[in-house]
Amino acid sequence: MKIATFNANSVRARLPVLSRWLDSARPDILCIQETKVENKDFPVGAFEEVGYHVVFSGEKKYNGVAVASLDKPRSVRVGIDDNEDSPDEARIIAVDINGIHVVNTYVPQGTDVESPRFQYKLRWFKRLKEYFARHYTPKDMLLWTGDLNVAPEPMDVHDPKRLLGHVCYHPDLHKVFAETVSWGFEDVFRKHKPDPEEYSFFDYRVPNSVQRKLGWRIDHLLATPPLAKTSTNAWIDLEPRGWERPSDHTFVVSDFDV
DNA sequence: ATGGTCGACTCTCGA
Repeated sequence: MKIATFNANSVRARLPVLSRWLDSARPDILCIQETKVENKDFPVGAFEEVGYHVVFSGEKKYNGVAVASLDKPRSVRVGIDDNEDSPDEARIIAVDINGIHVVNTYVPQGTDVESPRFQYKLRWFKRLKEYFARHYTPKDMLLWTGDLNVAPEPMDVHDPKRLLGHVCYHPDLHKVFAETVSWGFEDVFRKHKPDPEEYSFFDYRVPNSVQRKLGWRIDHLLATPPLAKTSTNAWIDLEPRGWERPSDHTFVVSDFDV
């Protein structure tokens, strides 16, 4: 089973890349973030044309998540079901596909460490830990994936000294992220790619960022032990960066022997 | 080099 994650930065603008990649890579499951489209306008037909089911939860202009899959999900859950001000329905969608539970998240970026949005981001990871505990156990076959907007380790950024303190590479963030991961997740990607310079995001404001290796690893595939144990490979697919209109993000992919 | 480029949509914001 092949599972992948991709921040599309508009699912409609990225349809040529998405159709082509699904058609050739044939993942069992593709999790998408930043679809930037309301549900009524989601391009369902483009996914069906290449043989995929697709479920989604979006809003106008910002955010938005979707899951494309060869097999139809048995169940779909949208938003965080706690008592906080917003369920953030356009940032989290959870599915059960053939007994594999997948939680696809677009974690708030944070904007600036001085912004209330950064505190909201930190709280998001705490809410997520409770969310996992409410709906799953670490013994489940569970994958937490998506654009998590966190580079966990020094090797996950191209310049750890200069970037320390950035909203995606910050000690407070690392603390809450580690706390959520400690609920029961393993980094499936790092298990197979222990070497540096494996990045999932290249800011397209930085000229030739791919060639100069000026990237970040902020898109992740994290699995509970029973699922992580079955993973056989993981890699970054740079195809969206080679396209005519390049995307900031890459596909992050993993194979599971299930 | 504290810039740069996208995307959605309103004339600006988020990333």
